[in-house]
Amino acid sequence: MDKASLKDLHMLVEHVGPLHAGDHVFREGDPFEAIAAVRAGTVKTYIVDREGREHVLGFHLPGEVIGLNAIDGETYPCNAVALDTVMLCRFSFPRISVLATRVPGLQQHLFRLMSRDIGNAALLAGDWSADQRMASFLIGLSRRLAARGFSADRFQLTMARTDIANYLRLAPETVSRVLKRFQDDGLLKVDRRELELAARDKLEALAAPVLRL
Amino acid sequence: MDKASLKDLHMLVEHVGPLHAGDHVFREGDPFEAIAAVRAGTVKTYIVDREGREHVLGFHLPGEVIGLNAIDGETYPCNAVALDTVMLCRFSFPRISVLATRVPGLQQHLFRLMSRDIGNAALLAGDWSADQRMASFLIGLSRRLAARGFSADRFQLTMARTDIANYLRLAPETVSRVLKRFQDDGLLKVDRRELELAARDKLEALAAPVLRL
DNA sequence: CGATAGGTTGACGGTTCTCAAGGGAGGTGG
DNA sequence: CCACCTCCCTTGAGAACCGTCAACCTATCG
Repeated sequence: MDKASLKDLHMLVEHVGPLHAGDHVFREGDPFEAIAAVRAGTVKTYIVDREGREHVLGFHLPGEVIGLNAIDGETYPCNAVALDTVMLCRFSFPRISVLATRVPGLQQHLFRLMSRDIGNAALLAGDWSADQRMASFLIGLSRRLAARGFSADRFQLTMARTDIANYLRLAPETVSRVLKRFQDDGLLKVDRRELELAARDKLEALAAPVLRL
Repeated sequence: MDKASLKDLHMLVEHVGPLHAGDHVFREGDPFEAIAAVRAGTVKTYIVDREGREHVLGFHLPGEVIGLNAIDGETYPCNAVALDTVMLCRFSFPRISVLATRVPGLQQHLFRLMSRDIGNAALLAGDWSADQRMASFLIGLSRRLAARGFSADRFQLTMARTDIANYLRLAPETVSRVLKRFQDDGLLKVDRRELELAARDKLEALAAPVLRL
């Protein structure tokens, strides 16, 4: 992307935050105007079904983009809430679309982001065991954190057990039990929300079929 | 979209087919060059995991586009196979990308298609009962067929029970049993692959939480 | 007519959910 | 500083749903 385009992109960015744990970035039904990139913190996207159950669509770390599933529609189809202190860059979608017609690299980037989301959504949709799902969650998180310069083997969970459960389609009790068993088997050290991947290779092996490696 | 743009679009279309049941449109690992719109028939996209199990990503009817999940990558991440006699329009992706920069309506259309796929992938990912999943599959199929001018209440399944099972993350036996129970309860009339939705309202009610209505 | 693939049905077992109760950390107010 | 409260998490017992295994059935086709 050339200098002028970067400047254009800079022009339509709106910096948002800090948001604090529990603050919503947007809610289901809000008019869709913008996508947003996480700059710091963790954002959880989720919906509540008519039976009152929460379904977590994803956890979004710094560098990741939220709101792409809202493009097809007038309103956001889900909620987005900060799990800790969050900083965002907000991009007006009509404006970034126009810019994308002038900057092919930007268009391509958006295409790829969306394409990746389609693939990711399909991964966890498979029918995996609780162990496989938990391992793939942990390995996925670890890799994404490592890619952003954080430690790959030792990190804090920013989400509650219940959030993990609603993301992995498990009962919170099952999340608790799997984590305990992983710890008993030496795969993991767990202390409240602090995690250490003690046997990364074994976790990778469990996660491999889910992550398609 | 104006006349000249339509002509441009026409220029980069390649008509493919007829393909016959079992013919592959593309396979996992093939170099990604093009997306394709189904013109006639049904295409199944699927992957085979390292445990040898097949995961069906979707069934694609006339008017629907396949290959969008391949944009982020050099190769197709899944297989696409014809379930019956299939006609396709193939669009070179590099060329349609370039065209999209000149035709904002086309860019917007592609964005929306991809956004919709992200949402759809998330829907079936929830933890629904076998009954809810089957009902939402049938209602979804019925609606998509109706939107294309086919009968909404009476149609032929183009896919095997096993395919439905691998799509819904159920055992084939469970698919068989649920269909039988739906028939016994008067929701459905099933004769091999021919279906009649006898109590659409009850099926809709079952499917509602999944389809978010 | 036999072979084969796809579909159905039944019995059984396992993984995970539900329900219920019991910790433990962190915050608040006395 | 400590009691108390609340939220989150853990642990246990039992049940339910669905998967697995096995047998059988029924079209279709050579």
